[in-house]
Order: sequence, then C-alpha cells, then structure tokens
Amino acid sequence: MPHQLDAPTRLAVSTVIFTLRPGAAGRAVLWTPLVRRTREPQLGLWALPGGWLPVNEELEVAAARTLRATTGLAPKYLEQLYTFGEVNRSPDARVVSVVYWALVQSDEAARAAAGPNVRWVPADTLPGLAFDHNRIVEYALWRLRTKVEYTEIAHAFLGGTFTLAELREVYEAVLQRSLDPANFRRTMIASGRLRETGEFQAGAAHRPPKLYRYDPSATRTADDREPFQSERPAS
Amino acid sequence: MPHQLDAPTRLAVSTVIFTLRPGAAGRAVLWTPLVRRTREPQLGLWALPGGWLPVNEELEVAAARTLRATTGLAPKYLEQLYTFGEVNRSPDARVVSVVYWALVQSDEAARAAAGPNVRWVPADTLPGLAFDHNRIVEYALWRLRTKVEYTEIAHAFLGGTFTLAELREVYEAVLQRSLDPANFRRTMIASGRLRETGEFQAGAAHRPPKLYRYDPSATRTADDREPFQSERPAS
DNA sequence: ACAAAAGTGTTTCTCCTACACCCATGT
DNA sequence: ACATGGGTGTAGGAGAAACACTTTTGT
Repeated sequence: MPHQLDAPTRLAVSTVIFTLRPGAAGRAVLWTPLVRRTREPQLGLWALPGGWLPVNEELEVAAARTLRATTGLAPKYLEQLYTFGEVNRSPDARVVSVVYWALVQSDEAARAAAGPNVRWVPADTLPGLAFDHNRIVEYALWRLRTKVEYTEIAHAFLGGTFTLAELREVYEAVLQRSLDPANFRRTMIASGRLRETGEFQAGAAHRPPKLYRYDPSATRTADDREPFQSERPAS
Repeated sequence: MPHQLDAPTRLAVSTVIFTLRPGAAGRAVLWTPLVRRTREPQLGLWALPGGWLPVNEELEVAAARTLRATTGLAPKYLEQLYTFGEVNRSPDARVVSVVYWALVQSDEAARAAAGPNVRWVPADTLPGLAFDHNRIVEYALWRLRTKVEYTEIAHAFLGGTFTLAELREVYEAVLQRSLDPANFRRTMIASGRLRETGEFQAGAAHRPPKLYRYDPSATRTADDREPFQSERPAS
C-alpha cells in the first residue's frame, strides 16, 4: 500500500528548458537549468523546474511561468512533452506531472540569473536527479533531436536575425554531427521559411554573410502543421 | 470565476479507439466507439470512453481498462496522445484529461458488443460530442495518419497473420489514397519487420498470396525507437 | 598577397514512382 | 481459356551527399 489513506492524486507541471552554450571543440552544447528541492521528499536533490497546477491556470501558462521563475526568461518555443504518472514515481503521494519542453534564446540565457537553488548543467551529462527526472530529460532530448530534423524550431535558439552559419551551428550542436555548409544552405533556402533582411554581418576576416530572419508565415499548407505546438513571440 | 470555491482539479483518463470496417467504395473506413453520458454535465451527449483516474492505477492501465469496458477488447496498440487541460473545457470543475489512443483488431471489433450507451461511428464524420472531444478525436486521427507513414503500427488492425494485400488495404484506408501494390510490397519487405509464415491463403480465384507475420524484434537499432509507445500482445 | 569563410556549380548516388510484364490459381 | 490478383523487373526522375571552385572580406 504505497499511498496514505485517501490522499487524492496531485497534478504538477514541470518544464525541461534547453539553451546552447559554447563548448569545447568549437561545437556548442545543450544546457538545462535545474532547481534544488527545498522540501521533502528528495530534499536537496536537483530537479526540473515546476510546481503544482493552480486550479485556474492553463497548463501551458503554468509551464511558462515556472520557466520565467527559474530563468527570468520567456520561452521562444514551448510544447507539451508527455504526462508522467507512474503510481510510485514519488514516494509519498500519487503525483501526475504534465511535462513541457522549451527552447530559450541562447544569448539571453547566457545572462540568466542562477543562484544557490538554480543551477545550469549540460543536458547530456546530468547528475542524479530527483524522482524520474533523468528519464524525462532524456525523452525531451530525444524529442528535440528528432524534431529538429523535420521542423524549423532550431531558430528558437537564436535572436531575430542570424546568419546561415549560426543556424548551422545550432543544428550541429543539437544533432551532434557536422553538416556540409553548401548543402545546408540549399536545404534551408528551399524550406521557404527564411527571409533575407538585406543586412550583412560585418567585422569578420572574410566575406560578410547575409543576415536572415525566420518567417513562419511561409509556403507550407495547413495540412502538415502540427496541432498543439506553440510558437511564442519574443516577449 | 468559472469554478466553485476551492474544488480541486480532477484528473481523468480517456481513450480514442480506432478500428477498420468495410466501406462503400471497396475501401475500409475508420470507426470509433463512443459512450453516452449518463450524468451532468452534458448528460445524453456522446463522449469518449474514459473516467476518473483511481489513485493506485497506472495511466496506461486505466486507458486499457476503459477500452475493455466499452468494447470488451484488448488494445493491440496503445499510446499516450496528449493531455488536455484547458481551464474551461468542462463547465463545472477543472478537469485535466490524459488521453490515450488505441488500435484494436478489426475482425474482433466487428464482433464487439454495442448497446444503448455504446455506439460505433465513422471517425471522420462524428456527431457533436461532449466537451472538447471532437477536437481530441481529430488530433488522434492526425497522429494515426502521420504515424502510419513512419512506423509499423498498421498491422495492429490485423490478426496474427496477414497477406500484403490486407496490409496494404489498412494503409489505404488510413491514408485515404491508393498505393501501388508492387512498390508497397518492396517497401514493406525492405522494412525487415515482416516474416513469411510459409503458409498461403487459398480459396481465391487467383494465385494464392503468402501469409506474413509481424516481427517486432527485427533489424532496427534501439536509437530510433520511440521511448514511450507501447506495443501490446493480443491477450 | 593570403587566410578564411561565404556562396555557387556539378557530379554521383540513392530512393521513390510508374508501369510493363510474368505467375498461379478458381471458374 | 480467361479473369484476377500475386509477384518481379526496370527505366526515369527528384532529391541528398560529396566536393571542386569562385567571391569577398580583414589583416
């Protein structure tokens, strides 16, 4: 009998947050913020940002709120990941967690506040987390990596304008492999989702690259769009 | 203030169930079972099978249980679809529904019990359902149709052995378009997931087709397998 | 001048599509 | 014999991958 008496099932919302930071071999690395637990159970362990769902708050709003509370940032991409509800995933009570995953702009995240109870770690080499949170992050990573290949979410790590080289570095970091710059360029242009700004990025010791802007209102039909993902404007 | 006092958020589990039935133009059609609501709110309206989540029951088990309660069947495929939690999706209380979708074997479903409170309807032309259930079924349909194209779930509509023509008819029904038999054969064989049984299906006025069996333990690496889908044996 | 990355051109390979054609059975 | 779907062969086209080559900047 794992649960006390007739304590009701509790509903939580958690969020796996990803950003990119410069890494060792010139390739960027995915990082994620964790929160130290300040209560039992699992007091002191690191866990995903989250909390109980308020009765009058939308799930997605709760996810964005906890994201803001731990990072000070707004998500550039936010999508429901999965709902975890195993009977014994928390030692005391039955807890069902609706988990979201989010991408935040990397240069903003670099300035994000950490503190004694908030810590950023590389997403591929996590410490032991509370509850089933290691498994959750692994699933979120899997989803990010597969989804980057067939959608246009990569730009969410970048600012309003970017060069194709910057965009390619995002893909290379997420997919963990090098991409041919020439073919990458053609693929991206062919997607029809990038607009030239007319500007160039100067200052480097080579030909100045064009700056592009992501344009969601492009080419594709409504048919192949996914129903419940949410693209959020930089607030 | 849409909700009474401090009534807590309630957690439900519902399931969208699909099977195939022979259709007009020789092409099979997707059907789904609905349940008549016997309580307020929305009393009398048709709704997805489901119910409140018992504190000690796994989410997936709850989904399989309600599936069995309404159809008398066991799912051949069962996967979490999405969690719907809009604050106002139910008029009285805040209800968060973890929704699963399932495929059941079509010849078994043909013998499934219906009754005054259980009714099977074509999934593409539903009546007006309770709550947000129309939207939920539409999403489940979308997921089924996209997932059939990149996974091997189609066999879940069929029995233990089947011909390639039968399998192709499943694809054609789900995707709502004709497929070239020659190319379909090659694609399926190339997937490495079908095993010849050595048997043939006799009785038709043409060359007897080979019978195949689905073999999940084949070829693919663990890398590209999806984490939380659940393939269930015919019980 | 030269290094370095931007950007273009071109060949090759692979997979998908269309469709012609032969095979084996029941009537 | 012949109709019907099972099953094989193959040519053509679209797109991905590999890589040579030209362009434009800072030093």
